[in-house]
Amino acid sequence: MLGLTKKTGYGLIALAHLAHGEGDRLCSAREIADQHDVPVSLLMNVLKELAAVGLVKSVRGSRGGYRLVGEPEEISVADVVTLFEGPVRMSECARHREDDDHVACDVIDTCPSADPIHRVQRRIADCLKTVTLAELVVPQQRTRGARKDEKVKSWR
Amino acid sequence: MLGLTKKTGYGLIALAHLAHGEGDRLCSAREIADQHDVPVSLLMNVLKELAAVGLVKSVRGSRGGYRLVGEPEEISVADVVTLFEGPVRMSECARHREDDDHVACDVIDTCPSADPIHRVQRRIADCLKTVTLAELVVPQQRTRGARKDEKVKSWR
DNA sequence: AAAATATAGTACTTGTCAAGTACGATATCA
DNA sequence: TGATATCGTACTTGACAAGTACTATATTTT
Repeated sequence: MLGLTKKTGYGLIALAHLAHGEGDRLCSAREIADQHDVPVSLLMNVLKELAAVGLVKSVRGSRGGYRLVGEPEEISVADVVTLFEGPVRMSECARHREDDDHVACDVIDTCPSADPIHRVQRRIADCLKTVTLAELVVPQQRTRGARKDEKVKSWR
Repeated sequence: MLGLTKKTGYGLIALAHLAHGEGDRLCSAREIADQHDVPVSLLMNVLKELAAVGLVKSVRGSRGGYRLVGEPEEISVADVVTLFEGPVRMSECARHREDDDHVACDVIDTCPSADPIHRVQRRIADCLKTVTLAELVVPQQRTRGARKDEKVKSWR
């Protein structure tokens, strides 16, 4: 369901790995790739993009590598997805226009152009905005205990 | 962001159109295609799939067409998305296995295989399960008034 | 009965993009 | 100086989304 690209997957893996690391230790692309069994060269490209956008800081040269820039709690999954999937790739709405960093469609709720998919995508984007990187790397044991007994039974 | 296919879009459009119609009136593929400006032949394929799955009922012959089967409130967008996007198209988890109609990964919450994308996709699927067809075809004017003043400001 | 309309089934084409690879340049450390 | 690692860019290739086409079948209308 829902084709998130491998690039997005690798990006999340890399970020999660960096978020795991203590403090500001540097991790090389090769190190991350080896530990998670992903093609090195592709992960390099992904990290380049993450660096270009400012989500990670790169240090060149021997003993170089990457380091997370912000706090895991501040980085939303939506940022990563948007980076790799591109901001928009859907049937064009006649009335939509692009703004600085987001798609503005001020009539999104009343859009008469019969594009239900607009609303769905908006819904998904909203959902992803609420998921932070921290939630992806939180120690699984603790998460499990908390989640299993609470209201998240819909996660079956 | 997030490549939902056109097919899904057309499927939602068709379902929304049928949900709009009064009672159990039949709508032909051509009628729907004309009104929403989508390629006829493609919409036909989409409707065929919707019929094969049982979301709509088809009536052949002259004056034939399609009719919604269930109640719009009972049809979740996730059903439609799953139908057209396929159930899974993501990096394979070593431990996941397929069941009758869903992917079972009982260790999804504790999966150590560093696949954050699993959680994200699960999150999206959950989100889509909560959106019904009824919400996509609700009279826009009313929705707007209600939504604008309430808690949905995150829909910016 | 025949013509018209509409779905059923299936198979095909084509352009785009995800996925992965490659390589020379640059920067840093030992 | 050599080893390591990122940077930038460009290329290949296989898969699939998007759309088309055609034949068969069913129902209504004339």
